[in-house]
Amino acid sequence: MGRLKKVVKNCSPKGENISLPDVVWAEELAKLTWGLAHPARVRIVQLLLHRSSCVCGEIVEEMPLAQSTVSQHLKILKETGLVQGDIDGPRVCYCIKKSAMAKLKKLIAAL
Amino acid sequence: MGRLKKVVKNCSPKGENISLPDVVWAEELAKLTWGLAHPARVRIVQLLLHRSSCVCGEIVEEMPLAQSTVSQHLKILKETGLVQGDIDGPRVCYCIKKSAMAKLKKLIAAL
DNA sequence: ACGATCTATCGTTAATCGACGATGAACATT
DNA sequence: AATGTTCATCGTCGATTAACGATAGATCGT
Repeated sequence: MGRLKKVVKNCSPKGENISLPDVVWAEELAKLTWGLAHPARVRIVQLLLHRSSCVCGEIVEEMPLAQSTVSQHLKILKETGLVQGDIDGPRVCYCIKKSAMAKLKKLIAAL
Repeated sequence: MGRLKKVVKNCSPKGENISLPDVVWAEELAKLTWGLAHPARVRIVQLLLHRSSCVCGEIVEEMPLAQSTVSQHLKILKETGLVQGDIDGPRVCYCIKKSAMAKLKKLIAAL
């Protein structure tokens, strides 16, 4: 006996299903976490947090990767909004975008 | 000439470079965030957090994806350690692994 | 023992990622 | 104007992801 045909509701007390805002929220979090979903990108973010800012070349020197590869990762980090690159003469100075970091921390903490 | 061949140290006051533990740390964080780096997986995690546990079929019903696809995502979540699946008769009951969630939150917060 | 249900796995396909070298664009210095 | 730096982009390659349907394994109820 025991099992009543379809026991779907004994988990959620009030049948609250994931609503639209939650979907948007999920996509936002997925995008941000995806930005960190590679060791190289995590290390870049760490670097930028330790030093307050960094030219691309410095980042490249700290990583065992080709310059073009690092540039790719930086592009991804920019796309996710976690990082910002300001042109400074012939170089590009990267720094963390604190707002995005804050959002990431908030979304993770709210999990 | 102005530029001394290699100006690497003007950012970091004491030449502190990323050490080995940091690398391990980066890989751990990358692995965990990679688990959440897809909207479907974020939603699954949300579901498991709202309800305390969930059979696979319930998860499938909440998602616009085929059962096999959901199963794949669950496999990934298990591999990252974020989720745990306990066999309960013919079904599998999934739940969040709190330790992994805590570690994720800790690592993110420590950024 | 049989049939139904639930889940994982297999095989496939299209798309994306990660890495690299090579090239190109922008700027500083000479 | 010419050269050298610095960085982004292009093209390529192999590996991985994401999605699906179909199939197989396990378990429950009859």
